[in-house]
Amino acid sequence: MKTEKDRITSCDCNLIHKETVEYVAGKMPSEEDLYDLAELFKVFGDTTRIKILCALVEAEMCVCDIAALLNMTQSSISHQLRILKQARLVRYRRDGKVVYYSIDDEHVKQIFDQGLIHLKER
Amino acid sequence: MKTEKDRITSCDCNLIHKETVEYVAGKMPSEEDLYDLAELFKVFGDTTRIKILCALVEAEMCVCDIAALLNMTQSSISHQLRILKQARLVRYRRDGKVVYYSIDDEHVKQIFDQGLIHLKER
DNA sequence: ATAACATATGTACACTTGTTCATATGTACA
DNA sequence: TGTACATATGAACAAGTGTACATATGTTAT
Repeated sequence: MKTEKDRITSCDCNLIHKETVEYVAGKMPSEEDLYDLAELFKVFGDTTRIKILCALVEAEMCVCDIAALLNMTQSSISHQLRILKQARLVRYRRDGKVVYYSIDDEHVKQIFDQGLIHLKER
Repeated sequence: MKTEKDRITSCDCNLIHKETVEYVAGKMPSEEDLYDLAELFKVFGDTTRIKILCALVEAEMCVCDIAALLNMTQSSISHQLRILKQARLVRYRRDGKVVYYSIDDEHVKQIFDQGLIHLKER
């Protein structure tokens, strides 16, 4: 006869608040949503990308502008813009040789502001 | 006589929207804030930590509960809780042998919700 | 067509990170 | 004091990541 404890294999502890675990298990977002959420925050979790996004919140800019602003290689900025593009956080438009990037999501600023509020409250 | 272009050394492009760059430079948050913000999102940028936080939003839980819920090692959960603790995202209280963790910041849920909204809008 | 220039991309490398295993710490109870 | 148990931590390793260099692509103008 199998008990609940038998089924939960990877916890080597004996004390489990079974009801709490089951309650929370029922409340959790889907595995896919949790994965996607982590992927999104992973994109935010780099200083260069944060800077790029903060800059684009203020103005539309070309790759060269951003590289100059952040004092970084055109190549690295371009690589990071690719990641931001894939995450649908920025969009671009081409004007001759120049490619202009801008923010593609109004929530970016709100998410950043919430993050800054957390930091300010120590 | 030095020009603006001379001072910006790491951009090998010739076209720079000087005014835009200077305007945005004046609007950017401090280097420290940007760094801290990236560090915060780096903490969110892992599936295990996201899951732990989502779980703790629902209920206070002990390490063992979380390990059972996520079907993971007690050790790895403990390591991740340490990171969350350092980021002031969770707090803990000891009751005998058991250590109970809970959310230490009301903004966590709001930040997650904003993230999920971004994902839902494709 | 060719040169000049803005941007994109492939590759390589140093560095970071999450997990596991082994073990230490801390608490309760006999 | 000794045992059992919940949690914390150190070390090691595989896997992932950001940057720079070299080069390709795409656009304009001569």
